[in-house]
Amino acid sequence: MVKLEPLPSSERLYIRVARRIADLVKAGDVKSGDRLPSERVLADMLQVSRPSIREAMIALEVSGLIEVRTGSGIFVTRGGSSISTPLVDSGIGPFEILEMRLVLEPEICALAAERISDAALQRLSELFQSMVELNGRPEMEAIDREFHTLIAAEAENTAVAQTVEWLWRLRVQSGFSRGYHRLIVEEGIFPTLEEHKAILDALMKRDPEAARQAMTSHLLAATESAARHFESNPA
Amino acid sequence: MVKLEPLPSSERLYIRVARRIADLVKAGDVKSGDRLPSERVLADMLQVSRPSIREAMIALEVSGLIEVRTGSGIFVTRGGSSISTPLVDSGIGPFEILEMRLVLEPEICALAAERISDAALQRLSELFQSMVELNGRPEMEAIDREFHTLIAAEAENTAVAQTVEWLWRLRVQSGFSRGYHRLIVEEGIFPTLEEHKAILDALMKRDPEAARQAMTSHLLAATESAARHFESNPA
DNA sequence: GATGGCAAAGTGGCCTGACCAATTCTAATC
DNA sequence: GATTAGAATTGGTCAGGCCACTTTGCCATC
Repeated sequence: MVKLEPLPSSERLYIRVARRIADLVKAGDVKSGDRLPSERVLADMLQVSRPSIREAMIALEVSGLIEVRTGSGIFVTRGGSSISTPLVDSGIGPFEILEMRLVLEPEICALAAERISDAALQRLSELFQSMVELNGRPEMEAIDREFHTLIAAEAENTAVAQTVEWLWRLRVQSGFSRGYHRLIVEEGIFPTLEEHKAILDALMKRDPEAARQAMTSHLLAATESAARHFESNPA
Repeated sequence: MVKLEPLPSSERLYIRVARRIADLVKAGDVKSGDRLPSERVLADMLQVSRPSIREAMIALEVSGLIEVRTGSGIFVTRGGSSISTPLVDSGIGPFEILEMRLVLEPEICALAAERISDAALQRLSELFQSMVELNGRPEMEAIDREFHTLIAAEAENTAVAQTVEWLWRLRVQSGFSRGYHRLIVEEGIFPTLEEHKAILDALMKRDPEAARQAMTSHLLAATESAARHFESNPA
């Protein structure tokens, strides 16, 4: 019984269109943050109907490659492609995310200690300063996020970096943040200033082992803190 | 300057539709493998136009929740939702994938050693048997894949499991497989029978430390093997 | 009665053309 | 020069239509 692929003759149109657009981005013809031609123009250029263009755009949007702004245009997402976070509730909870981060980020941090650039170290210092200043305010979460994703990026492994970003998106999306904000605001918990400092120091010394340990401590503390919180505020 | 979310009422229509459909699936009203009502019927039921239904379907398709069969209908994907691997070439290479697996899978394997079910152990044994029988044939890759993803699933952490599956999809998608098959076929390298055996044994003993080490050795060996291969066959 | 082929019904694939709502641009006005 | 009202642009959605593919079931054939 032979089994041969039936010659990919006519893949669905929206997929072919999406690929063409994606190629444009990859080839650098349109850069991150750029605006694409309007749907009508694209339809004309590719000789397909507008609905087909729209379908392709939706596919690319779900894939995280582009971003649609009503009335304004379609833009290439800053940061490029990544693991897409589907519409569907992933069913991934806060503790699963933390458990995964606990395996992933210490090693990433150790890798980053060896590979990190001076510019990135500089940026991390600034972020830490912002943390000190904002201490306890909800804006901290965004800073925290950039802190961790930047470290992941400096590990110079795209797969790793994208996964860390994906985890943060899941976290934000999955109701964790609301609870977390309450934790910060109501209980006045100042999460992890010293812990972040320890991570930063280890990276500056380019000491992988210290970086690994600092990150581990940080995430363990975060896990405990989250546990305490969800105890008193059952989801 | 207040900044308040503009009342989420008018999210884009296709997203609301997609969520409704996704809820149907999650609620179990339609089960895995079932056929959804036709686009025209859905449009009528939800009181939206068919293009909107189509857009929602494409979003769900890209998200991996449904599967569209031309002329036949729309079916709920067996195996449910996961991180989708989009149309876009991720640009993630084989060594990045291996590096990440090296970070992730040993810990996963250790977790799995404590949490794995008897049924899963049984299945792993069968898979190993298949490996022994198929030794050296290209079909092994599929077996290998199920072996690793099953272990990840038994770690009982959805985020982790989805990431491992995502990594395999990336691997298959990114031209690694072709080279890998050549490696198997031409060079007659029988990858990792003993290594898989060691992993299996450790899991059966439910020994986390041994499991971690076995997985580490396995992935280190795989990395070396891949390195040798790409040396002689520069991509 | 079983088998094979063919036509009709159902389904997704794609298109045309239109109107609405949000955004952005432009030009007149102060 | 800054403000502002209106026009142009852009995405959002709808309606209805035609085509190609699958499935189904009837019917002629063996």
